[in-house]
Amino acid sequence: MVKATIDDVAKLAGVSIKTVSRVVNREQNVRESTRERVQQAIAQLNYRPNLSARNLASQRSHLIGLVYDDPSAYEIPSGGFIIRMQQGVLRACAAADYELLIHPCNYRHRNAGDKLHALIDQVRPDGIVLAAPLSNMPRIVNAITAKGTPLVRMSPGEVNGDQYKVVTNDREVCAEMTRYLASLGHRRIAFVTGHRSHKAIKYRFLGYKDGLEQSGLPFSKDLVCSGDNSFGSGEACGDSLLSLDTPPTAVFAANDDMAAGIMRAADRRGIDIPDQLSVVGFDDITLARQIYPSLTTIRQPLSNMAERAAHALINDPGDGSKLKGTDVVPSKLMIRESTGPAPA
Amino acid sequence: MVKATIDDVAKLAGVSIKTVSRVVNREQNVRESTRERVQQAIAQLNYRPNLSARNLASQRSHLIGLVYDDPSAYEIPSGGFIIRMQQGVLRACAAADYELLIHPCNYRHRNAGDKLHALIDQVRPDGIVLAAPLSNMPRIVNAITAKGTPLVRMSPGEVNGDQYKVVTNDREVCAEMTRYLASLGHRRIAFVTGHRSHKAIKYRFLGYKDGLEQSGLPFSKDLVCSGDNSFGSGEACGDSLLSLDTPPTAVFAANDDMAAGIMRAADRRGIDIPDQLSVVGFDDITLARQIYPSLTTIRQPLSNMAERAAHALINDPGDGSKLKGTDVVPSKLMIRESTGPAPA
DNA sequence: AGCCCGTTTGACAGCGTTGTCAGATCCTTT
DNA sequence: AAAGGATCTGACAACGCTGTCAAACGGGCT
Repeated sequence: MVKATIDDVAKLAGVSIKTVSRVVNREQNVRESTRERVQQAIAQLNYRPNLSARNLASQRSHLIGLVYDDPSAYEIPSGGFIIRMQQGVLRACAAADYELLIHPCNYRHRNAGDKLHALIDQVRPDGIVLAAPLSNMPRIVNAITAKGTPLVRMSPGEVNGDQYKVVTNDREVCAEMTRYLASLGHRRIAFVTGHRSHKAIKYRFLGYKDGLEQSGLPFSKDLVCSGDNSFGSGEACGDSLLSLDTPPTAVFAANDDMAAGIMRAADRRGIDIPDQLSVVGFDDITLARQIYPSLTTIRQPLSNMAERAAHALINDPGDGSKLKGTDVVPSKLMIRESTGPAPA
Repeated sequence: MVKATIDDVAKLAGVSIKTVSRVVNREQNVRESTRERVQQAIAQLNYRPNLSARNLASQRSHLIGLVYDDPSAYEIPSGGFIIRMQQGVLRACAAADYELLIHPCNYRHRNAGDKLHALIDQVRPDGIVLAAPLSNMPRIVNAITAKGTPLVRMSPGEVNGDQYKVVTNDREVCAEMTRYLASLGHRRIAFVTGHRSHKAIKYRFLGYKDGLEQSGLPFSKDLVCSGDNSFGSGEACGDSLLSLDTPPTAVFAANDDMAAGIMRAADRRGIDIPDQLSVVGFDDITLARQIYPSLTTIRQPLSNMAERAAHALINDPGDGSKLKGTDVVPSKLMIRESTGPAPA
């Protein structure tokens, strides 16, 4: 069974290959009757244009690259995020007959930029969706833009002018979460920060402070503990916060992994959640719904964000005119069992 | 900054483009001095062959497709698996300068086969790694083989002759786990089965029976409960098993999600794990290490399996001579805190 | 020197598309 | 009926590489 080419279709429809090409690419100025004839031939032969030939001739690859930090380098389960982003990009791709190429990139390697160049030169994706934290690294961003490949960053913060980026409202939603805790009567609300290199984490911390202020609560350095995004560091912070003379009644962790670590630390000390301690996280990883009690947290619309990013790339006319500005997709609170009224 | 082509390299090195091609493709019969000259020119111009042109001319795409069931269709966190498989395939790809294209495929859609054909016709990957449960579906497998695309299945069971497949020893390792529980003194060991359509689950159940027999324990239907792989169904099975007149002292769930559900059911009843009940799962998802107590389970070498699968595809000489037989990669027990001696 | 044979190299024709541009066709309008 | 302009169509040259095949080269023999 040999594959039908554009020539076969042209012959069957009695037109030139150029006309077939026009129909396939939905170009203007093809008579309706001709278009139909060609479309029938396409259907009959089950013709599908060869991507490579197309790419070679047109410089469009119908391929989107998703570039993210190599999860194996972490011990944290970033897998959930990556999958959700992939799903979003895939939705956009499916809608436009694009395919998705994934490209983990370990920024700790000296040749990370080279590898990216290889991807760009060899495959020539029509665009690249760059996930955090890579999207905040000038070295990585520049490696891509230097080649002129359209790029959408999924992260807050500026790196390179007014390139289009898709972000979520970390700061605002964290303020909201803090106010929610305050509304439950908590007056000593601790915060566990994460890895400094993650820009988003910084915004989460600022949001926490905003929330305290908006609720008329004082900020205290003693109630801030530095983690590194890992479960283990959450456990450690939990231990240290819970052994304070007047421990907090609520802890807000900058991500769910650390929140889970805090819960474990509390569990070990026989501290009941949520009766004695409320714990909240950020991310809504799968674990959040599965631990007991289930975790109140914040869900980022990762898959939507990624979809929007890919969509922009796919629909960019080529001059980058659509690839400007910032698209803010709001996150939302997921209230579950790990939060309750402050203990009397 | 315009991209260097093979012509530029040829000119700079003072050879024909064909010779450059030979060097790039590591072909025989190039004089050492010529090879060096060409390689210098390549380095100097930072030349990288255009994948599309290569594919068009050679019919090799240097692309591997990873096809798996669309995780969004499940409510279970299959994300972890997919990421691990992706990592494995990516390792193999990186080693051979291949790129990876991912292609979720919802087999519940009537046009799933069509979508696969589109992938194959348009992109022409050099091979496809097919993940369970798709790898057990003749409709899907045939859709791929009909096009003559090399395929490696990651799943037990026969579908299509002696195609190469990479599997793990579900049955043997489950027998081992069962014997381990028996060795702790458990005599009433329950089993929670999963979704029937998953072949692997069937083998896990058989392994459980083997293990009972090898330990001289009787098999009892009353100690078997049918779940559907989900956390919720594990919870339900936990409830029903724990309300038996003489409840089991150990429960073996066919996957970790269900094991977590069982633990939750036990927790609600105030049953202590592992003192009163041992629980084990299968898969070693991230959750397994994070719940409290951490879960004894079985870890599949998913990423190794996927790497081997991709490696076979990449190194197949084209006649399929390497793509025969079965590659068994053993799983291993991860003993953690959820198991202990049977209560007196 | 002449011959043979294995090694090394290059010319050239594809691979299946799209872009360019000129030619053919169809309406309007006069 | 002719002219003019928009609309449609096709011939042909790219795109950057590999495969084929023939030519050139380089020893080791007579």
